[in-house]
Amino acid sequence: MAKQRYRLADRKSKVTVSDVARLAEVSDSTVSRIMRGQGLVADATREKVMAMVKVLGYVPNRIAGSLASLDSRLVGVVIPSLSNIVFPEILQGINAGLAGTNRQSVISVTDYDLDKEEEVVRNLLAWQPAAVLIAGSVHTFATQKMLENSGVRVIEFMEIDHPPIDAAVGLSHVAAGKAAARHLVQRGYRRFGYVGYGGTQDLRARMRYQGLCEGLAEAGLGFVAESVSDGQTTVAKGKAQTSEICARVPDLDVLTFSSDDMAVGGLFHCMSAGIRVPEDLGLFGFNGLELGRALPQPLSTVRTNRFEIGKRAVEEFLSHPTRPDQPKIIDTGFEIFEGATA
Amino acid sequence: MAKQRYRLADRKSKVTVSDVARLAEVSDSTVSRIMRGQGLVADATREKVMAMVKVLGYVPNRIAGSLASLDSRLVGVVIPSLSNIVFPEILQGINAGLAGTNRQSVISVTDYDLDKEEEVVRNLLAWQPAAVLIAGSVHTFATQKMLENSGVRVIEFMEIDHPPIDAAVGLSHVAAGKAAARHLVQRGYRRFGYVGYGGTQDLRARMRYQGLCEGLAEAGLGFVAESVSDGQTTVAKGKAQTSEICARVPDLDVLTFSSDDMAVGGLFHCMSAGIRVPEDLGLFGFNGLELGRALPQPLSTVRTNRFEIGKRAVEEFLSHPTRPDQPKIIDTGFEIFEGATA
DNA sequence: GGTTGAGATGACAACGCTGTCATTACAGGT
DNA sequence: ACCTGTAATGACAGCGTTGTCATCTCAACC
Repeated sequence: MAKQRYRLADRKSKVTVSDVARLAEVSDSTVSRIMRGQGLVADATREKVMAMVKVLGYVPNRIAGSLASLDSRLVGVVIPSLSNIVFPEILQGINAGLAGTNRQSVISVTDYDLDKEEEVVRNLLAWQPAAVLIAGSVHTFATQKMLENSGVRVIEFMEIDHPPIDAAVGLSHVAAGKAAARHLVQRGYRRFGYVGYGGTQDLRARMRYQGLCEGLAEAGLGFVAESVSDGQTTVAKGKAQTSEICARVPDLDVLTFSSDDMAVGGLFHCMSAGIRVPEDLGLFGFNGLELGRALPQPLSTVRTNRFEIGKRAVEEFLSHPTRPDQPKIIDTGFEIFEGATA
Repeated sequence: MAKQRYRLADRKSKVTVSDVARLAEVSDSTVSRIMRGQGLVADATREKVMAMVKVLGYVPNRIAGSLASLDSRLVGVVIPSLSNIVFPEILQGINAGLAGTNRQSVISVTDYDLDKEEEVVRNLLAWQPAAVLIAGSVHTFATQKMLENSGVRVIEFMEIDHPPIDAAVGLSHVAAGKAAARHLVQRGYRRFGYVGYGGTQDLRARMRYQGLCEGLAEAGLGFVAESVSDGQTTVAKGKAQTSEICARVPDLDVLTFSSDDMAVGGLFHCMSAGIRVPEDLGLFGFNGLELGRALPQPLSTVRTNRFEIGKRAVEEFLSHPTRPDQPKIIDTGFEIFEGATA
């Protein structure tokens, strides 16, 4: 009686290349060649093998394949959040860019936590991805080191305000904030209020805030009042905070919001409270979400192109699978959208 | 001179267990035991090895690990879309359920295309996931077969109107539609209009429509007018279609929308057009999105719990890693939310 | 002093596939 | 008949881990 040594028992009757090969009376190599569609194979052989593949319901094991070929075909994607609609939009761009290639994205979420990001990056790298697309350019030292040492392409997306490890795709949030401030100053606004995110997590929101401040400072201005909160940005929060700041400082000209969601909430408050927009109070958002355009009065905001950012990030990797000599910056820009609220 | 046969050249100086083992003067086995934190290891050895891990920047290769242990620790997730906010919400629930386990989700998007779903599922299964969480219960025959034969747990989420392969987590969309219709009939509405999705892709929207029809039929009623469109549901579309249906059939009592986004668009149209809601026209959505609650007047709708659906789907898998004898149905329910629009 | 057993560690095949090289078959040219 | 070249296929090591079993050490016990 054969002594059943080692782990053969585990194989829960999975079908392997060898099974197909045996049934089709060819070698493993031939089946492998056929399955990945490269190398010379006679048509007759191919048909015979494919028939057996159908019969057995064979699905190649990409884990084994990746190990053998030293190519996982995986693209790691690291984003801070799924609840902020901008990230799913970027993911769509990434998926669009990846469509038709044989590469697969693996998405990880950090909840805006740099320590979690570190853990997530470590786990991702363990899967030997061909590239890592990661939101933002601020990471822990360890994360930075891991990404550098991984040797794979690291495309940082969303912002280009910091020097990238390898490449960055996005826009300058500081510049966007400054442009918004200039625009509003030019339209005659003088008493500015800020409603938005005030935590330490969303660094891009902070950079926009910084840009706004710089822009106002150019005109010798600054925020008269601010209402900030933590956690995720929602319409409800925008509404509540607008209500609060209006009660506290009734004579503001205009409110700038850290995001469109917040600004929409602000508009809802004004509607409820009978505040005329923009006559009594101007409202200005950030992002250019679909929602803002469909409002009874289109939201004035800064448009960014999230889909394009994702797509361009992928394209950069696909066109240059190895690291460039010089860090590369791809500016997808932004655009002041003159809606009807400011 | 050594004849450099085979693929050793490829190894772009990756650090492996053996490298760590050599430097720490222990065997590969010991390093492996330490890295995955199981098995007996002396503290001194552990420290020595971990020091070398740090020095070399060793990151275990999960591809090799998965192959050797026949466990990928991957959970495949298949969703139709990222642009519809409900799916990112479900993903959040899934991530929450997976947090703290050593499992990783791999997300694939089908664009509401059953053929693409088939391809996507094939690719997913190639990664030997421990489970597949897939939106909806309607698949191609081949997809169905692949999932069945995979032997892994298959949790279908969102809907429980069809008999599941293995388990289903969600709500009955037919029942939800019917409940909504009854509710509105009871509130005195008689001349119903439907605004929403009319394509063949989003089957759940169709089931809700069917439920609405059944509910109306009970009262001897039916839709007086309908305005349907294809593609993704957006606020802008809801606005445009509401405008259209109101112009075409001015004497409707109430509009039911296939989703909250659409309904919000409808409300925006009414605001712009001076139609009083709900006095002149009632509006009723579906989903209970955050957006609807923050409106100047809260949207009347059917609340579903997307986060919970995702979380429960994961929990079902985690608590029962192997298939149940009987297909299992987990009803997360729904709730009529009496807002201020109908 | 010898036995026992738990604690540590090591050796090595196996996981399922792919890259490389070797081999075979055979048409075409001389 | 012999060589050449190309198409088609096969053999097999190697990818970097992990599971299993074997081995070794040494304190505790009789």
